[in-house]
Formats: sequence, structure tokens, C-alpha cells
Amino acid sequence: MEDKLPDGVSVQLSRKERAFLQHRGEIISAAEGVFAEKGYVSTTMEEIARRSEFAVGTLYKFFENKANLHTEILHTKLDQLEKEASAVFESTGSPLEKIESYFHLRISFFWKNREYFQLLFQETATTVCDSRAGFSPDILERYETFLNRVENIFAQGIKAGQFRPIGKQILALSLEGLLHLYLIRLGRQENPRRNRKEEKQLFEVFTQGAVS
Amino acid sequence: MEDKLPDGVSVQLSRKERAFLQHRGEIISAAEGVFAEKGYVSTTMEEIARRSEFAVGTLYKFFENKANLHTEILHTKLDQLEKEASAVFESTGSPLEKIESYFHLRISFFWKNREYFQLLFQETATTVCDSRAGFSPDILERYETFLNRVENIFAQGIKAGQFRPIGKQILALSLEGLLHLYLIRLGRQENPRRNRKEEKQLFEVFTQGAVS
DNA sequence: ACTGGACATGAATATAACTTCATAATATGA
DNA sequence: TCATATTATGAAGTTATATTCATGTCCAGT
Repeated sequence: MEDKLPDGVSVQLSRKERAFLQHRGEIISAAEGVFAEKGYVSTTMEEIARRSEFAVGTLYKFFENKANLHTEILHTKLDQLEKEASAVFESTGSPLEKIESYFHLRISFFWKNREYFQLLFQETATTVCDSRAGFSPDILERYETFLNRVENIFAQGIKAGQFRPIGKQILALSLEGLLHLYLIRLGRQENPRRNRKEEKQLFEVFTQGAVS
Repeated sequence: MEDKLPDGVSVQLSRKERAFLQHRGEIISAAEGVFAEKGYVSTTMEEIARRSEFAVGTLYKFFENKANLHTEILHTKLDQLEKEASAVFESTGSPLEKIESYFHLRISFFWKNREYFQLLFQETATTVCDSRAGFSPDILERYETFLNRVENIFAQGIKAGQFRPIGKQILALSLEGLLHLYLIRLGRQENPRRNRKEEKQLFEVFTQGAVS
């Protein structure tokens, strides 16, 4: 039933395997929603079970435990973001152009994941809320690695004379700070609407500064 | 024993009253330390009791419950910050000068409260981690009010032609974003050292922009 | 010294929710 | 059709900790 390529990578999954992944995906979807609404601590496995229409015990057939399930979701989101960002970073174009594209990409990513974005922010913006659970040092690490790639674009830009010749960390941090707080604000609003003019102004402050 | 002014404000406290405030203060100090180290959820009343050298039950003579105690600490910190910031906002000086002073004030405030700063950030940077506890919509509100005062400085600066004539919210948000992430980074470092050059560069990016 | 009241104590209680596991339901293929 | 294997179930076990309260301690005023 299983079709494998010579190197062992399966291309054709059995019906059972597909069903397994399907179920797993449904649990993840349900969990995303609950986590986003209630935050990690207030989310109960029972609610995830209810919303995914599985029994509590079944969740543990797919995931070790609650923390694991949560981390899994974060990794999935980071996968998506990294994939999209890579396309930008590896495109042709000046460093400044890349940074601008990246800026808009991050905002687009927010709009695509509006309901769940707090999952990411809770992890990356502050240290974890529940250190007992001890989750996601690995997530933080991935996030750091991701930001290093942004720093490298800035480094290229500095070398090319496009960016102010100060530490690439400072530049990357500034951009990230701007983005971060902007998105957090959007996420808090009741009915946020995408506002391109606002985005453009924000990027202008970053590139040209606040002083006229 | 109690000396009161005509308007009812006591100026001379009884020994008992002083002892009460002393004890309360000791509990708050201990709690600050534990919350800062472990985060809200992982902090237990027992540990606060141990560190403050009171019994668990005694804590409840001073504070309704855990969430209350936590919020109390946040309010105290915000009081301090507001007081310091008011001095800057109400000083003579151009809006740009005020903003620069405010920028450094925020960083100084971080260094004075290094151990506890996450308490503030966990609340203001993301939505609360534990929505079941339902704590601190009031803290968020105070924070918003505080930021409005910064916005007003920017508004004055725009009118005076010192700042780029775009929304004051955008300007305030940019500055706050920069500060936020910078301080979060510092807080994560093992042995952070104050670096004035870095601070200056960061403010330069804000005022002059990243592009050369 | 005596006594009443205020304050402190910490073992016991109550609750909440993660995780397990014996059982049931379902699918498989001989 | 039936035996077997796989998967799903959810009630019960376990743990953790916020909160309470009956009891003890200390001090002020008589």
C-alpha cells in the first residue's frame, strides 16, 4: 500500500496514514483556536477535545502532553513564516528592497494568522508565562535564528551604503520592535482593518526617522 | 494616638499602623522577587510566605488573593514610572528634548527595576497569560493612559515642526516598540551591562531613520 | 497578674485539570 | 462470520496549590 521512493521518502500515504494526519490536523486546528482565545494556561484539554470532537484520551494518542501540543503548533507557524521569509531573503533585489518586502510580509502573515498570532507573540515577546511547564526554549532559539537572517540583510545593506553604518543588531532590533508593537496593537483591537497608509508611514519612520 | 489633619489625612501613624505597612511592604518585596523569577503562574503563595517569613495564612490578612497581590505590585511600579515621567513631561524644553529625556528615563527605570521588569512587560506587551485569573485590565488601561501622554508630546512636536507630520500614534508606537524590544532583550541577557553608545544609536535610528 | 482583642499560624480543605488505563467500538482479512 | 488488531473513549487517579479557619501567641490596658 505504501509507495516509497528509493531514498525512503514516502510520496503516497496509505489511507490509514492519511486518516491519522487528518485527525492530527483537526486536533491542531481546534487547539489553535482555544489557545488563541484563552491563552496557554486557561486552555483545558477537555475543551480542545470538545472542539475537535475527540475524547480527551484520544488527544494523548497524538501528542505526549499539553505542552507538546502547544509547541507543535508554534513550530508549524514558524515553518510557514520561515518559508515565506526565505523567498524574500533569497530573492534578487537590494537589501533595502528586501527589508521592505520583509516588513510587509510580516504584516501579511499577521493578517493570515490573525486569530492565532498571540501564540507566537506570547512566546517571542516575553519569556514564557509558565516556567514550570518549561516549554519552548527551542521556539525562542528558532526565533533568534530567524532574526539573525534579518540582521544579515542589514549587514549587506550597511556594506552597500544603503543603511546607516551602526550595529546590524540595532537595526534589526528597531525594525522588529516597530513591527512587534504594531501587530500587538492590531491584535488587541476589536475589529482590526488593514490600513496600508499606516503601514507605509510606519516603514517611513523606520527608514527616514521621526524627526522632520 | 492618631494625629489627623482637619481634612482627615493622617500624618502621624500609630506604631501598629506603621508595623502593618512595614509587614505589607515586606510581603510585597518578597512577592516581587518570586514573581520576577518564576512568573505569575509558577509562583506559589507558599514560596512568597517562606521568603517573606510569614505564614501562608498571614498573606491573606494583607491581600485578598494572589491575583490581587500581583496587581498591587504592578500598580506600585506604574506609580513610580508615572511620577518620574511626569517630571519630564512637565519640564520646560522642546518636545524633542522631552522625548529624548523620556527615552533615557525608560531605560534608567529598567535598570533600577531590572529584576522585576518582566512583571510589567508580561502585562503590557502581550495580553495576559492567565485569562482565568482575569487580572489587570486596569493595568492595561493605565498603560494606555500613560502612552497617551507620550502621544501628546509628539502632537506638540508635530505642531512645532520638529516631528514628521504623521499620526502621533504612529510616532509614539514606534518609540515604544523600539524601547520595548530593546529592554526585553536586555532582560534576557545573562549579565546585562548598560551601554550608553547602544542607547544613543537606538535613539538615532528613531530620530534619523535607518537609511543613510 | 489578668483578660480581651488583635494578629499570626499552618494543617486541612476544596478545586481544578492533566494524564492514565481498563473497556468499548470499529476495522481488517481470512 | 469470526478472531484479531487497531483506534477511541471518558471516568477515575493523581497531583498541585489557592484559600480557609480553628487554634495559638502576644500585647495593652486595667
